[in-house]
Amino acid sequence: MTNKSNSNNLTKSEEDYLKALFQLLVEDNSVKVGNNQLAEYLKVSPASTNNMIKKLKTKDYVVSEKYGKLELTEEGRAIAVKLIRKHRLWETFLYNYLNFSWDEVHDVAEQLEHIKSYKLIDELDRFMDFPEKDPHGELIPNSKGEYKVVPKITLSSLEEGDVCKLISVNDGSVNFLRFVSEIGLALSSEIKILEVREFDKSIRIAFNDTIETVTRKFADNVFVEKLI
Amino acid sequence: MTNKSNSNNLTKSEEDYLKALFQLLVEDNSVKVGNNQLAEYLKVSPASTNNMIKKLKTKDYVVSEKYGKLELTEEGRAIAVKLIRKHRLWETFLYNYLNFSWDEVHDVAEQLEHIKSYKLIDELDRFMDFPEKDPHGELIPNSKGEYKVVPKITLSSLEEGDVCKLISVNDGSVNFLRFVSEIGLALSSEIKILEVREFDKSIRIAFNDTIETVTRKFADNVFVEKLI
DNA sequence: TAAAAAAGTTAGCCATGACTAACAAATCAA
DNA sequence: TTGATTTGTTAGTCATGGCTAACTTTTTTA
Ligand SMILES: [Mn+2]
Ligand SMILES: [Mn+2]
Ligand SMILES: [Mn+2]
Ligand SMILES: [Mn+2]
Repeated sequence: MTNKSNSNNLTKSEEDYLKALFQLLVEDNSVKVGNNQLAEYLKVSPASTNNMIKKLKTKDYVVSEKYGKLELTEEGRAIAVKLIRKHRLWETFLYNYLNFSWDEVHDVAEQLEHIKSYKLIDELDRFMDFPEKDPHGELIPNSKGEYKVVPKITLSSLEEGDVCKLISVNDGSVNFLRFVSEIGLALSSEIKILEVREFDKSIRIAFNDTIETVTRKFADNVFVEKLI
Repeated sequence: MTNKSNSNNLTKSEEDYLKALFQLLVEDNSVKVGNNQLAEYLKVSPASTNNMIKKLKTKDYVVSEKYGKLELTEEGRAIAVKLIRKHRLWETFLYNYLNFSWDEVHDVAEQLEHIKSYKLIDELDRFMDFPEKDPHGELIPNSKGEYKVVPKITLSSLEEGDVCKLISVNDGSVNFLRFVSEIGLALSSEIKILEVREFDKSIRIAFNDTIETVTRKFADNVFVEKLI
C-alpha cells in the first residue's frame, strides 16, 4: 500500500501542478524536468512553482533534491492520471453529445476535470460506453488508473519520402486545432512528407489530394504513426 | 442596460453568496434577510458575510444600508438565477443519465454549477430536451433567465383533513431525501393530513395505503399543492 | 578554469476568503 | 423607557497561491 489516506483532498492548484509535471515528465518524454521548466509550462513564476513543489514534497507526491530535478511518486502519478482520465472523458462527452467542436472542448474540460466525484466520472465513462480515445486522438486511462504511455512521434521528426498516419494532436491551442481542421487534416489522415526545408524546417506535405506547407512549430504538435 | 461588462468574472464564493441570498430572499419568501441569517445559511461567520456583502455592494450586485437588510440588484438576481439553472440542469442530468439517486445529485451539482461556459449549459439543456423540473420537483429557469418563482406551500402549513399533492422537496439534506424515499413518498404522491399534534407539531399523514408520523422539521421541507 | 548565463531559492508583498474577539447599533421585553 | 439580547461591524489573524526582487547554486561557454 502506497497511499496513506487517499482522501482526495487536493486543491485545484495542487492537481494542476501534478498534472503538468506528469505531462512534462511522461507525455513529452523529457529526460529531466526542472523548476523553471514547470513554471514556464504553467505560466506562473518560478517562485510559485518552487513554493508549490515544496508543499507537494511534504505531501509525498513529488520527490526532488535541492537544486535537483523533479520526479513524481507513484501516488503523484496516480493523481495526474486520474485528472487526465477526467479531462479526456469530459472532452469526449462535450464533443460527442453536446455539439462542441474539437477546438472548444479543452478549455471547458480544464474546469470539469477538477470536479470531485468518483461516481460521476465512472458513470460518464459507462454512459459513453467506455471510449478509448478523446477527440484529439489521445488514449483515455481506464477506471483502474491503467494508462499505456505510448511514446509519441511528431510529424516534425519524419524525413522526406516518409508516409504516416495522423494519430493525435496537441489539444492546448484553439488556433492550432482550427487550422488543422481548416486545411482538411483529421485523425487517421494519411500524410506524405514531400520536402523538409533546411533553412526554417518547414515541411511540405500531401494528404487527401491536398498539398500544404506547414511550419516546424505546427509539425511539433502533430503526432503520427510512421507507415513507410 | 443594467449590465456594465457582463464578463462573468465572479469567483465561486461570490456566486455562492449571491445564490444563497436569492434563495433566502425569494425562494423562502422571507420578508427581510439580514447579515447573520445569511451567515448561518452559508455556515460561515457573520464577519465573513459582512466582508463579502461589502464586496458585492461595490460590484453592484447587492444593495443595503449600514445595519439594514440585504437586497439583490437585477444583476445580482440574474446571476443567482443562472446558478440555479445550472444546478438543476446538472442534477437532472446526473439523475436521468448517470444513475445517480435523488439524494446523491445535489453535492455534485454544487460543484458543477460553477463551471463557466454558456455553450455547455445550453447544450446540456438541449441534450435533455429542455426539462422543466429537476429530480426534486423544482422548476428549471430557461436560458433567457426567465424563472417563475412560485410561492411554496409546506406540508407543515396544512391542517387536519387537508389533502395535498407532493410537488417538490428541499434537496439540501441527503438523510432527509433518503428518508422520504424510504417511507415510500415520491413526487406527485397524494397525502392526507390525518392529525396535527399540538405538543410537538408532528403530523400524521396517509399516502399510498401507508400511514406515517412525521416531525415538523420533516414537514417544513416538503412542498405541496393543496387539493382539498 | 573563470566569467557569464541559466536555473533554483528565498524573502517579502498582495488578494481572497476564511476565522475570532471586541465593539456598536438596533430591537425586544420587562 | 431602559436594560438585555440580538444583530451587525470592525480589527486583526491565518492559509492559499499568486507576484517581484534579490540572492545562490549549477551549468555553460569562452
Ligand atoms: Mn485537453
Ligand atoms: Mn484532448
Ligand atoms: Mn440541489
Ligand atoms: Mn434540486
